[in-house]
Amino acid sequence: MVVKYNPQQIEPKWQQRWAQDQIYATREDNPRPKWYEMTMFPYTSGNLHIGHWYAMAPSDVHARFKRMQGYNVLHPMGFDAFGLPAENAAISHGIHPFIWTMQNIENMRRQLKSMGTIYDWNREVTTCLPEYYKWTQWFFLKLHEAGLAYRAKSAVNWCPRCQTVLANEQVVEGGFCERCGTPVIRKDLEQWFFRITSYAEELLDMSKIDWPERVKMMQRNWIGKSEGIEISFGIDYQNIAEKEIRVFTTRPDTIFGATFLVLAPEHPLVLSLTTPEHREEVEEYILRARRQTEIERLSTEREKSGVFIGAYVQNKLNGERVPLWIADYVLLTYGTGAVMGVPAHDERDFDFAKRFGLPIRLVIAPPGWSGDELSQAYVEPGIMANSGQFDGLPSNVGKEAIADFMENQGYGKRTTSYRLRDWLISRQRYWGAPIPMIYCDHCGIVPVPECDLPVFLPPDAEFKPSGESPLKYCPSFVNTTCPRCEAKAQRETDTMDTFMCSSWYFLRYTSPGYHQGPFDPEKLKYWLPVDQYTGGAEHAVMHLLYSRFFIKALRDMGIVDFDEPFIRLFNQGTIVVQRQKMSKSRGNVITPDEYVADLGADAVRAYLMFIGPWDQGGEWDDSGIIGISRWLNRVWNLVLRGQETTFPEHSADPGATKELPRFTHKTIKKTTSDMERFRFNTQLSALMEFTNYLTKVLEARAVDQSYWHEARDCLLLLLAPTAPHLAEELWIRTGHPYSIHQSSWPEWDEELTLEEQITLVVQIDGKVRDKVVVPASITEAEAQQLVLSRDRVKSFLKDKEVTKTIFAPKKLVNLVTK
RNA sequence: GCCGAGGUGGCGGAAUAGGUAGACGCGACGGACUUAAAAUCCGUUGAACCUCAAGUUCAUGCGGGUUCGAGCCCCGCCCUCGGCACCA
Repeated sequence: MVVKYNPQQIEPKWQQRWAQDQIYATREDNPRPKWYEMTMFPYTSGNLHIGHWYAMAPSDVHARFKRMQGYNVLHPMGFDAFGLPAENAAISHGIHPFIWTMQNIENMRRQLKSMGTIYDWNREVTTCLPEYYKWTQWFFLKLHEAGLAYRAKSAVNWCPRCQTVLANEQVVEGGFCERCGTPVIRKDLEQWFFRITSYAEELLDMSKIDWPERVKMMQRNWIGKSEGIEISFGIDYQNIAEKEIRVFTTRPDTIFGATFLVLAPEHPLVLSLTTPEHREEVEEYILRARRQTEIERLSTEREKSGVFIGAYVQNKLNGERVPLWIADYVLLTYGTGAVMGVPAHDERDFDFAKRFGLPIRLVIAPPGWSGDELSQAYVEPGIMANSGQFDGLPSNVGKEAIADFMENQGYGKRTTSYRLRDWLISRQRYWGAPIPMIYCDHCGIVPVPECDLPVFLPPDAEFKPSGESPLKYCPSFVNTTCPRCEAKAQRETDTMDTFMCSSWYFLRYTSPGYHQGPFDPEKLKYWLPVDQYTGGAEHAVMHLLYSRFFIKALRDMGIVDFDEPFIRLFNQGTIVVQRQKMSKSRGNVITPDEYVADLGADAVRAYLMFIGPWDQGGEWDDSGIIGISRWLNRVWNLVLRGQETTFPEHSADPGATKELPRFTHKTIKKTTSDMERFRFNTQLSALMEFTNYLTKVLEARAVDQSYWHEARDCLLLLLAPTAPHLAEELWIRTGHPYSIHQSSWPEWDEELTLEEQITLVVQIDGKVRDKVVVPASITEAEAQQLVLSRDRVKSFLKDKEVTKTIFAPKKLVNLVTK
C-alpha cells in the first residue's frame, strides 16, 4: 500500500518552501526572454470569492506554463484599494477606511497564497498607500502640464446615494449608478476632466493589439465615430449678433427635406432666439428637461416632446425659412447640440413631426416608390427627389455632391463626431487620491509642486452619515498656502476616480520600491508592454480604454516609448450563481476556502479550469469537483504504485512499447497547444485520458522501465502548472531534484505522434456500415479492394450498383450506389 | 430596435480545411471489497424498435437548401446571454 494523498499536508509545506527559497522572485538580469503576464488586480472588498479564483487560477497556470517554456516571467499581484465601499464601512461601522482596507488585504493575501500561485510578493502594489498615490498625483500633474487635465463646469451624472459624480462609463442600464443602482440625476458642477477625446481617433486604431473582437467592438461602439458635415443655417434678426446655427449631420443628401430645426434645450442660443410670446413656455420646458433623471430622458419608449421657440432659420440651399424648436431628444454634448429635422428620412424626426404636425417632405425615393405618403421614415439609400439640381442622383452620390457644394459655397464643412466624452475624474469622496491642486484668490488654480507630493489624506477626517465629502469639512486639509504667492489658499477637496489608479499600476509592478519616480525607467524598458493581460470583459470601456489613453498620453510626453499597454488580452467569462453575478451585496458569494480545506487548492484550481471553456464562464455548480479530486488521487496512486512496481528491462510486448511513447507525445502536443490557446478544459481531459492509459500500462507491466519513467515524468511536468503542489511532491518522491517548477516543459517529437494503424470507416450512401483497421498509409485502390471484399459490405451492396467511390485518406471510404 | 456570442445526452461539456456525433468528467444503474457504511476499483449508460443476440431507425433549437456526406456551409425563423440604445 502507498501513502494516502493528503493535500492539506503537502500544500502548506510546499508553499512555505517555495516562499522561503524565493523560487518565484523575478529578476531582470535573467538571460531568458521576458514574458509579462498579468491578471486584473482585485478590489479590496475583503474576501476573494470563487469568481476571483476563476480569473486568477487559470492565469497563474498559464504564467507557469510560459515559465516552464523558458521565459523570464513576471506575474505580479496587487490591490485596487481606493473606493467607496471602504468609506461606507467607515460611515456605517465607524472603522477607518485605511484600517478596513488593510485588514481586507491581509485576508486576501492569505487566500491568494493558499492558491499556490507564482506571484512575486516583493512586487506587490497597493494603490491606497502614499508611496503609490504620490505617483498617481504626479501623473495628474503631468497630464495637467500637457493640457490634458482641465476643469470645467458641466451637467454631470450625480448619484444622490453615493453623493458623488460618476463618469459616463459608470452610469449603467439607462441611468443607474453602476455601484449602488440609484437613479442618476444631472447636476451642474465644476469638475476635473481628462481630455481622452483628443485620442479618440488613435484609440480606434487597434492594429497593434491582439484582443478579442468583442472587446475591440465594444470600444469602437463606445468611441462612436461618425463622419459627416457641419451645416450652417442662417439667422437674420437685428437684435442678435449670431448669424448662423450649425448642425451636424451624416446625411447631407437629405437637406432638402429639412422642415424644421431642433436645438438641445440647454443650447446657448435658445434664450436669445426665443420670441416674447413663446418665452414662458420655453423656459418651463427647459426647467422640466433639467429636472428629469437620466432614465426618463433616455427612455426611447417615451413620446417625443418639444416646443417651438418662435424663431426661424434659413436653409441656405433652397432659401427656405425653417421653424426652430427645442426638444430633449437632442443632446447638447454631441455634435453641435443642434440637428436639422428631416422627418421623411430619420425615425426620430419622423416621430417628432407626426406629434407636432410638421410637414414631411420626401427627398430620397425608395425603389419602386409610387408617390404615396410614407408610413414611417425611409432611412435607406435611394434616388434623390425634390432636391433642386441634385434630383435624380443616387443618394450616396448626392451625399458627396452636396457636401462638396456646401464646402465650396462656405455653407458647411466636413467633420467627424465622436460619441466618446472626456473622462470625468473628480469624485466628491474621501477614499481616493487627492487631486493635487490649490485654489488661491490671487493666483487662481495652482498645481501642488512635485516636491510637495504626496498630498496626504488626513487621517482625522470625519465621516458624516450624510455621505458628504469628509475632506470638504476638514480644515487641516483644506487650509494651506499658495505655492506661488504664499497667501492663504484652499486645497481641492475632490479625489480622483479609482480608474486613475488602475491606469498605471502595471508600470509600478516593475519597480514598486522606486522612490525617484513612478517606476525605474530601466526596469520599465525591460518589462513593458504587458505581453498577456487577462480579466473580465466588464472593463472593456472603462479600465481598458482608460489605460490605453493613459499610455498614449505618457508616450506623447516622452515618459514611455510604447503605444499600447496590453499586447494580448484574454477575457475569461463570468461565474454566476442562479444566473446572477456573484457579489457581496447580492449575498450570493461562494468562497473557495472551504473547498481548499476539504479537497486542496490543486483540486479547486483544476476544477475551475475543467468546467468549460475559460471565456465562457457559467453557473457555479460544485457537483463535479469530486471528479477532479478523484483524478488527482488516481495520479497520486498511479505514480507511487509505479515506484513499487518492477518493470522489465526489455519488454516482451512490442505493441505496448510502441504505443506508450506515441500516447505520451500526443498528449504533450495536445496539452501544449491547448495551453497556448487557453483551452484548459480540453487540456485536462487529455491529461485524464493519459492517466487512464497509464493505469492500464501499470497493471500490465508490459513496457520497459525507461519508457515508464519517461511517460510518468511527462505526466508530472504537464500537470505542474495546474496542480503545482501535487506535482512537486510526486516529483520529489520519484527521486527528482527540487523543484519541478524550475524544470522545462516537455517537447514532443512529431514522428512519434503518428499512428501506424487507423480505423477506416466504410460508408454506403453516407451511412456508416462497417469499420476496418488498416495501415495508415493505405491507398485508395487498396482500400477500395479491401472494402469490397468484406462480407458486411457485400450484403449491403446486394442488388445495388456502386456508381462512385469517395476516399478520404486516413478517414473513410464512401460507396455511392444507384 | 441594432451589434456580437451561443443553443449538442439527466448535467458540465468534446468534436470544425465538411468525413465514426457525444471525448473527458459528474450523475444514475449493476458488480467487487466490507459485519455495515464511506472511500476505492470494475462494468453499463443518447432515444426508440427488438425476448436475447445480431441489427435497424431516429437524434446536435425549428423549417428549408447545397453536398457522396452537414453539429460545422447557405437562406428564413425561434430562444438564451453580453454590449449599445433618441449619438443626428
